[in-house]
Amino acid sequence: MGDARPFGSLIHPFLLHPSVCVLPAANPSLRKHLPMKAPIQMSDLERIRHSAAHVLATAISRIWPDAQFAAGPPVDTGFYYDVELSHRISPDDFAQIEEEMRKETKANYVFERRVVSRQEALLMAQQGRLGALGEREVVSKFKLDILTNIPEGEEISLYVNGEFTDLCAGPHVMRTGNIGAFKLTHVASAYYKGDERNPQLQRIYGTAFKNKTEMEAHFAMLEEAKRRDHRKLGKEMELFTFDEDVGPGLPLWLPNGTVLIEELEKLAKETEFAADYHRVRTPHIARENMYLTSGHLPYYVESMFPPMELAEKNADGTVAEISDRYYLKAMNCPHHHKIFKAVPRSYRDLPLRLAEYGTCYRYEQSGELLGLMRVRSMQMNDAHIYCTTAQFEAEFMAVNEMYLKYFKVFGLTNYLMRFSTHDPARLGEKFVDDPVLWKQTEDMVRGVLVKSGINFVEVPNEAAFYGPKIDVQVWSAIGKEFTIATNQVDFAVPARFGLAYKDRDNTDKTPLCIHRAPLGTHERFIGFLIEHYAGNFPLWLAPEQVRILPIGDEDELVEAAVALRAELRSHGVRAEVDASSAKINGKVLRAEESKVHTMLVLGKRDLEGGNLSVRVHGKGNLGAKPRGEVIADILSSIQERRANAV
RNA sequence: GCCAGUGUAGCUCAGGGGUAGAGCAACUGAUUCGUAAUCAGUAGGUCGCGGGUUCAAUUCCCGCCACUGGCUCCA
Repeated sequence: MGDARPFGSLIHPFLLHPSVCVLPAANPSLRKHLPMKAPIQMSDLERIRHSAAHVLATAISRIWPDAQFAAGPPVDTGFYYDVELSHRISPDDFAQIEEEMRKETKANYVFERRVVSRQEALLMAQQGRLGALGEREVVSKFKLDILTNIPEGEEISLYVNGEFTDLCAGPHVMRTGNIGAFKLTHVASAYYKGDERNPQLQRIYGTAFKNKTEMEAHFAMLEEAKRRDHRKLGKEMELFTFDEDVGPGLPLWLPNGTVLIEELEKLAKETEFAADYHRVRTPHIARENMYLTSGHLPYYVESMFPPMELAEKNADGTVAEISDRYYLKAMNCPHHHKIFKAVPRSYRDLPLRLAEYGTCYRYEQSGELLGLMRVRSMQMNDAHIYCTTAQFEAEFMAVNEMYLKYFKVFGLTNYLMRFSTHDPARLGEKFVDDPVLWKQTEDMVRGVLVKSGINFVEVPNEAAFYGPKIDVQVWSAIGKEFTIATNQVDFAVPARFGLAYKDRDNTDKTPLCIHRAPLGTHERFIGFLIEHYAGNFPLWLAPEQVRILPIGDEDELVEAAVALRAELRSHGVRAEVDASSAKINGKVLRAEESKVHTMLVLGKRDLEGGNLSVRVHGKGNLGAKPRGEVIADILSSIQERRANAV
């Protein structure tokens, strides 16, 4: 184990640093978007958590002295430490580990910082003394690896708490007793340095706070987040389901969920029609040859479902040869390119905007699937805009404005625009080798963002192979980050497809292409909306918009309820009648539970006065109002897609 | 795909080597109630699937499938 570089290439830049504790101070969620920077200070809470990670390592070392520690940084909701250990740590072990941790915090040791020479640190690693209670027979192998990657001339520091010594740049709290409250939460696994070629380590997660009150508030918040989880609400509200026989990652949309889909499509179609898009429809499959042209084969083949093979058969029924292969489409662009190509194009046709809610299939790895947020079949709010270089900026800008318009409709404010650019060092490898076009398009995109006054982060080396892109990042209820919308420049693939238009000077030119999906895919967007609204959709989106609750079941009342339902439905309102024998309290309860947006209570008193008693989900009884007024309010709220209806 | 955990009625969950139980929902009947649970009755499960150990498996063991938490990856 003397090899200084026992592991694969270094992937995560933060991990290159002497201590993974050193992170840029900012919203932790943004960190992954930032390039590595010099050490920046941690917030007080992060110091507490990072210190708790050391105390966790101390406790584990006491119980399992052969533990090999890798990295132990603070994260958004707490901290973790990666450890290699023959014992498989399970939640059953947490009580024992926490007990050891408590001894350390009670002892109130000082976190003592020691600057050492590179040579001294290397010697200690060889003696197994880093991330350990003392000298061991084994080398502190991960610490040694981290150490050897610290750039020459940089200060090397150790932190000592009690008997435990760790390689770390800090910072920490003054004493172990400053960690007011902590709790281990779960155990997971992670590859060393995030590289699947490296060994898998056990990642022990915990959280820590200044005091117990704050920690309890944190756990209460988590409970609240779980209530918003789209998987839970999706089941309760009968929006979608999965079935083993259909297959993992292949959602079945129930009637209530389909309402959401169709309302979104209506919104998209209206918006795109107004913006001069043309709608197209394309098949879900295509021949192998198209994906060879597009370059998806072989580069994207891992993410595609295996092909359907058509075979010539011998007389005895055995396969003579594969005569054709069809693939399920993983994206719509090639089909759209073919539509562009189907007709001779002139510069007068540009910009040409082709839109389709196209269904794509991607063979995501099984462990990556997550409710609606990560699926294998998805309906994408896709469009491809073919334009000239001169038209590009205006087109890209218009797409961006479309995003913002949508976000306003949904009251979406907590998002991050991520501008992904290329890495000049990887031209011709990861990125199309055309430095001039890269610079030109990236400048244009950056210009659009600056001009729009939108906050964004720029991330190099994240672009698509065919051009720069903007992704819109949002966070799910349980804190996971997702791309909800995307706007990409493509200056490479149109040429591969031989796309051309006749320019003013009678020469053939290749168009630029913008791939855009402001509403992402139905699956992810709706998954996100469910959590965003906690299932309490505005009236225009609500699967059941109105439920009429007659008080009692006398003929007169029931007839009035049925007539009201018919009238509402004639205006396209999704209205139902609760004709059950339950009492009015029970009917109200059930309607509230199923998150019906508007409840219209109809009793004798209302009937006589020509009124309806309005109750809105979550807002309680709003009192009796004239029947005509109530209906008009409902219709205009839907029509205007009001955020807070009635 | 990898590591770990979980899988009992439509839902939420008890139970446990001697072949299962509650609440809610469903169904039937009664009730005629003004804004978060009217009452009674009925029905509902090859305890994820397959194999093994055992006189006996839903319970123990193995394999598979699905889901959950992560890692890797992404709309």
